[in-house]
Amino acid sequence: MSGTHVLDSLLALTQILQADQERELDRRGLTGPRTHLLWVLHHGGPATQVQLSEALAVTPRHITTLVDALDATGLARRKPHPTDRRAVLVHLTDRGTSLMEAMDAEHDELGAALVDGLDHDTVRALIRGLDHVRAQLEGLIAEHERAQREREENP
Amino acid sequence: MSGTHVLDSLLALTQILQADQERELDRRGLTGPRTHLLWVLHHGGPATQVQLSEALAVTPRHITTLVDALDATGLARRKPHPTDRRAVLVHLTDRGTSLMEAMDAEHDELGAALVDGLDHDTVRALIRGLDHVRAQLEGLIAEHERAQREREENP
DNA sequence: TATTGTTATACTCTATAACTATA
DNA sequence: TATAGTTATAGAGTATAACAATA
Repeated sequence: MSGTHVLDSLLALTQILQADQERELDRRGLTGPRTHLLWVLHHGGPATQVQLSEALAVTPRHITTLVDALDATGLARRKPHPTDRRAVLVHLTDRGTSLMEAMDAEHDELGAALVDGLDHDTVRALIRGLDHVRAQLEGLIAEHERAQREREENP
Repeated sequence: MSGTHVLDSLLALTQILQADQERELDRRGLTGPRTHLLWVLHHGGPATQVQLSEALAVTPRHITTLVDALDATGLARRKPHPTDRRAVLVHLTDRGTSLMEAMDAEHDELGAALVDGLDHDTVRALIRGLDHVRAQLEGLIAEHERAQREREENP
């Protein structure tokens, strides 16, 4: 009973959170994947497109598209890789950097606002509960994957 | 500090949950929006395309595309509206119905598994925390929208 | 005149396959 | 021969605008 309640709360919250994030991105003319790429550059420094494709878990081909769009809007640029002439290094422009700084600050503000008014013990319990749920979920997924592999190996 | 921790836990959990859901849908040859549409039909009964476009918050045009795909895979069908000859009623086929029953059962199982091992008090605190976070978020959004309207009305 | 659904067009996310230039 | 990135093509989610049939 209450398990379903937790799951439904979580899903509802997820949906509201995402809708809000998307509105904020929209206001700035950004999309989720492009912002993710900017975030990776902001927190990891300049990177090749292959590195970005691993970080975002998408194909290198798609990174080309995303970087093209960010270049067109002046948030990121390509420059030649200093030692490998096949590769490029993608880096933030000044505008890209200050955008990411503003978004990081907003993220911290949002985090603080969400738990404002909750006593310390409830926050602790909330974090503990979320960690537990995550561990359970990861256990389930590992189990699914094991079952999947077995199904593939046997008739 | 711990507010950011809560937000980050929430976002990480969201991501894992979604990736898992998407894998399950993929296994069945479904996509998120199409499944959402099936879910609305399962829990609300046959509906016109305009009603579906309101329920999913997408354009009526896009509902045409989604229903076409579900019709092609035999999960939903159109039939004439009994009283309004402009409209159609979209309804689940038998296959669509049993698919949604199976997915509802899986959803309940997942909910139960997520809190398995947590004592009752922690589950209560978790639910209370999630409700609080959601209320805070909705308050923030309402405030943003108010500020937005003011910005639009004034120079 | 307003509403229901569809044709036409376009943008974005995403993938695979084939190709070029370099290692 | 393997790797970095791009051209070509395609499916899916999404939108707007224009239009037909019916209310």
